[in-house]
Amino acid sequence: MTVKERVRIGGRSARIQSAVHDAVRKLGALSTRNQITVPQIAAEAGVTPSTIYRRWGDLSALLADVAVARLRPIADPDDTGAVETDLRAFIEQYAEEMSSPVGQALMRDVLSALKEGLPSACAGFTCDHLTTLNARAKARGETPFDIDEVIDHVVAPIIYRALFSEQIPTPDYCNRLIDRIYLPARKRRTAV
Amino acid sequence: MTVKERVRIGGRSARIQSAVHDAVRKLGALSTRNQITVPQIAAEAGVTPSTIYRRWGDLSALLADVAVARLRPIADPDDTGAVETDLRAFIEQYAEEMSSPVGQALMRDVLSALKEGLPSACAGFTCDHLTTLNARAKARGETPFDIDEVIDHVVAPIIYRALFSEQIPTPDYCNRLIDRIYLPARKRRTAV
DNA sequence: ATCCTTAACGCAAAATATTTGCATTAAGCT
DNA sequence: AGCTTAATGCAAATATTTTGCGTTAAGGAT
Repeated sequence: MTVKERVRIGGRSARIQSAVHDAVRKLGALSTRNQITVPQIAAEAGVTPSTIYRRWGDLSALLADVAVARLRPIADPDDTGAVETDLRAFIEQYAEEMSSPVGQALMRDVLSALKEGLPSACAGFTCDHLTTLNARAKARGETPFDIDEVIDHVVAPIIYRALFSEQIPTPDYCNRLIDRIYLPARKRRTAV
Repeated sequence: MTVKERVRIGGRSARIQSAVHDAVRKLGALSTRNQITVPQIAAEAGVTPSTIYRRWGDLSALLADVAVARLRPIADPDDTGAVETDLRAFIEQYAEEMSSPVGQALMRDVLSALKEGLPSACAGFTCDHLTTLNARAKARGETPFDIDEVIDHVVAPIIYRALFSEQIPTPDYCNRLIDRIYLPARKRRTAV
């Protein structure tokens, strides 16, 4: 009587999950973000609506589940050879993704769900990437940056602008944000 | 044949809008943020559901409308006599409001709506308050702060944490964020 | 003050979406 | 291979959203 796995992972269950996710992505791509319904998704995925309701609860929970899966990183950020350029390259790509219409919609889907923990999971993805960059830095003998500082003063402004204003952050803007992380240290070092 | 006002403002229309808003606030307060429906709101407000659908479109649009109305400032921030303390007092209260369960729910309601412009309107409220503080500063002969800098490095981190992490920003944390606005200028002045 | 136009509403039927009971399928384990 | 039961399909029941149409009442004009 093992009480280990109480949820089914393989076979049909996984096939349905994949089909439903694919259907959401396909329907979300066209039909510019309006009027997507559970019966529509079910038909596209070749599944009964009741299956979706039982597994995900409601539309917003399903959209959030798909959004988190799409926001989950599939690869480590590029290795440019040095921490600072690693960080600049990562942030530039991150800002572009999150400010795009798709990225904005994914964030809204995650935030709209009543499920607790999904938004913090997404923040965790970003934190993981920054930790990876720092691990590389340490392996190279470089001094790592302060992750919380980058989140507060580089990531947060980018996300705030993406969510609450219409303007997209330019690469130049991103670099100015990162300057605030690196320039003070340099000034202090050269001044003292 | 005047084409001035094409939307009705007074009388019954206003009464219904008020009753519906009140119903949303009342139902939103209890029933901890789950399972609130349009028919429920209609019954509480003493209106037909079809009225709500025709006026607001769907539930998320109604919730967003109510949320923006609640986020709209009703009074100017407190006047403490000096810009820096004005800013610290305002930010502390702002952080507390936005990080509270109610504040988080209001932000999610605004972001969840498909209506364009509502999130930027809310960002505008914050900007207006900061502009008010700066106007006071100028009237006093003080040097105003950089509004964009405060939004990027004080407001944005607070909102990012409220939305994407579970931790609430302490007053101490808020003050450290504001220190980054004021301390560099002081150091530069005293150093050079 | 009264009339006119029409935006906004109420009502009820229709269309659509969601929930639920029950039979069936197939994972995961022994 | 057999057993247990989570997960699904189907269809009925329930709830919701949409829509047509008659009625009410703002806002303006006479």
